[in-house]
Amino acid sequence: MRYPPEHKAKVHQKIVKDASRRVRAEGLNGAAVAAVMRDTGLTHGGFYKHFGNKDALLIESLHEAFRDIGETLVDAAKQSHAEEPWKAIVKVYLSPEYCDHVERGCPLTALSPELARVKKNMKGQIFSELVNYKDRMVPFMPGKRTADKERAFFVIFSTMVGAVEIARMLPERAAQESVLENARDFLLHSF
Amino acid sequence: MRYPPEHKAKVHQKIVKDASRRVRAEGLNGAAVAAVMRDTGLTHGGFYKHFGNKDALLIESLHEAFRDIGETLVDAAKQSHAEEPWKAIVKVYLSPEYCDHVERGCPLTALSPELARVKKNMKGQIFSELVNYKDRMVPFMPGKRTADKERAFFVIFSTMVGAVEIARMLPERAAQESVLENARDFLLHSF
DNA sequence: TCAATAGGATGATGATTATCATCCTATAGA
DNA sequence: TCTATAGGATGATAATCATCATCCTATTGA
Repeated sequence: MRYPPEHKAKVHQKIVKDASRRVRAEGLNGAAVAAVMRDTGLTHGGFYKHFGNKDALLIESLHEAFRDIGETLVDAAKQSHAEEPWKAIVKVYLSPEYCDHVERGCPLTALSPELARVKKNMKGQIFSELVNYKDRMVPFMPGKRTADKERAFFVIFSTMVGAVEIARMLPERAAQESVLENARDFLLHSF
Repeated sequence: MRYPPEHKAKVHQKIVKDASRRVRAEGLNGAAVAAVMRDTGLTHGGFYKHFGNKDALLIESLHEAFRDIGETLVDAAKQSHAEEPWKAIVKVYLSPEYCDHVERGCPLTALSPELARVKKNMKGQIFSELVNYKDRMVPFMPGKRTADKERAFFVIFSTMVGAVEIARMLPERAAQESVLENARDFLLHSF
């Protein structure tokens, strides 16, 4: 074999990470094969040594995106010693930093409408990513029973997703921050 | 002249309406020139007799989309005799009917992340559509002063936008309705 | 040291698009 | 009835893509 044992797996993961950033930053069509490979430092030709087709990359990069932000939010929740963990999640999600960095943020804010339109054959996998994400968040949500926590998840994330999306359409930083702060205060006082 | 006086204006408007539906249903790239013209019953060739370029059509079709849903929501607010007008808006926005019909719905739920990514030269016009939309809604929002109503607008629309987007990602009708109902009850009891 | 080979590069193909140049034709106005 | 012309149709071009076939080469394992 030409390359060290785990070489291929590493390159594969790098492609996926680069694609997960690009797909969040530029949308489902923004992650063109040639562009992603260029990000990774390769040319477009080798792509099909790593993925059956472009949809496979999309699925993997969405998985990586949900994993990425999921980890960030779980960490925030776990490090919230004094306050309730869901409040830490809200503060991170609605922070100007995460609003600025689409490419490291939540795929829901970056892609929801596009995800709702994907071809039928991908819907199932996207849905299961969403369910996974929800299941990782629910334990930290406010409420007594799991059903309450689930309801809280949907309401809290709806508000956060919408707020970040609207903020991202605004040209002025001050207005962005005001929308985020607004949503944050509203949520923090609602549960 | 070949056609009756107002012929061109009528065709122009029909193209814009068709494009505004298609752009909401299929995204910014879904509204391909040939596809939109076919919707209108024409071929792609005549397009440039009506629009300077595709961006011009995009701007006009977004304007039409905001106008369309804006009118629907204003009508709902005005016909809400007994209850507060903002509640009527929430009920229409979060109804399963509007969740089903992306092509007649709010461009924010259909396109926010894509709108946040448009080329700089279109940002200004999109922003002013958003401001217009907000200004039409604010009078119906809860709150004493205009500043309160504005804050309410951003929070209420954030929640509604996120809820409809998340609902649209779900494969089962029951789950969709549950997310919508959830958000609706939350908002109706929060002001 | 050397050959076998898998990862990667080059280049081609066929779709899909935006954009135009050019041609066609039905009707307004004489 | 006839003709000028604007709206619309046809067809071409260049760009961007996904996908592959083919070629190249560095490294592993002997």
